Order: sequence, then structure tokens, then C-alpha cells
Amino acid sequence: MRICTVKSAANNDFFEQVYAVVRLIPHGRVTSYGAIAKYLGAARSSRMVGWAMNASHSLPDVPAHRVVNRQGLLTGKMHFSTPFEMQERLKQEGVEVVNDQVQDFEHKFWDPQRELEL
DNA sequence: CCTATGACGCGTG
DNA sequence: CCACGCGCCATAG
Repeated sequence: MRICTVKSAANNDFFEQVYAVVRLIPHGRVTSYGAIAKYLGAARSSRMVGWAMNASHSLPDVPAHRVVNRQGLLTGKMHFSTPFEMQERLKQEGVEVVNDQVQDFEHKFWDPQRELEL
């Protein structure tokens, strides 16, 4: 049965794929919108990934806080219940965040293309 | 139908 | 380092 009442079925599928990848992000790791888009074969549709995150509010098993932009900046923190939730949740997982910037980003970064498809 | 906007990314100057 | 522009595509007005 359909959980979402989305007009476009194809779009619904895209969202599902995004969520599937996000759910696979390991505890204490982060990835970027672009990396997810690229992994799904839509490298230039990173904006849609962000849109999918926006729609993932009601999905508790989708760790949207582990998705940041390519620089490791918490650009989406404003969309959480509080601007600090994203940073706090990352902090709890051992991801240091200073001034919206994920510290040691290169090391924390989790690339689905590289980590999954081996 | 058309324009503006965006939790993005990449190229240029 | 900063400012802009463009591509991408769904949504809102």
C-alpha cells in the first residue's frame, strides 16, 4: 500500500531510493546531498535530495541530520524542530560540529558510491 | 503557462 | 575568500 500520497509515482520512487540510502548511513558518519544524488544516477539533482529530506520529516528512521552539503556544512539545520537539533544529534554520535561545520569532515564522510557498491 | 525559489554543486572571475 | 551564474527539477503562487 502507498504510504505517501504523491502525485508522481516516479518521484515517489526517487524519494524512496533517497530514504533507503540515508537509512544506510552508519552511526557517526555523514554524507552529502550530491553524493546521494550521484549514487542514484542523478548527479545533477542534488536539490531533489534536499527536497526529499524536507519531506522526510514524518519518517523517524531517516537520519536526515547525517546529510550535509559537500563542504560539511549543516545547511539544513533550520528545517529541524530547532536550529540546534541537527548539531546536537551529530554531537551525540561523536561528530564534532563547530560553527555549522563538521569537523574532520573528510574522515567522517560516507560515500555510498564507494562504501556500498564494492 | 510562466516566474521565483530552494536542506545543492560546480565553474569563473 | 567572495560574488555570480547556470544546470537540475519539483512546488508554490
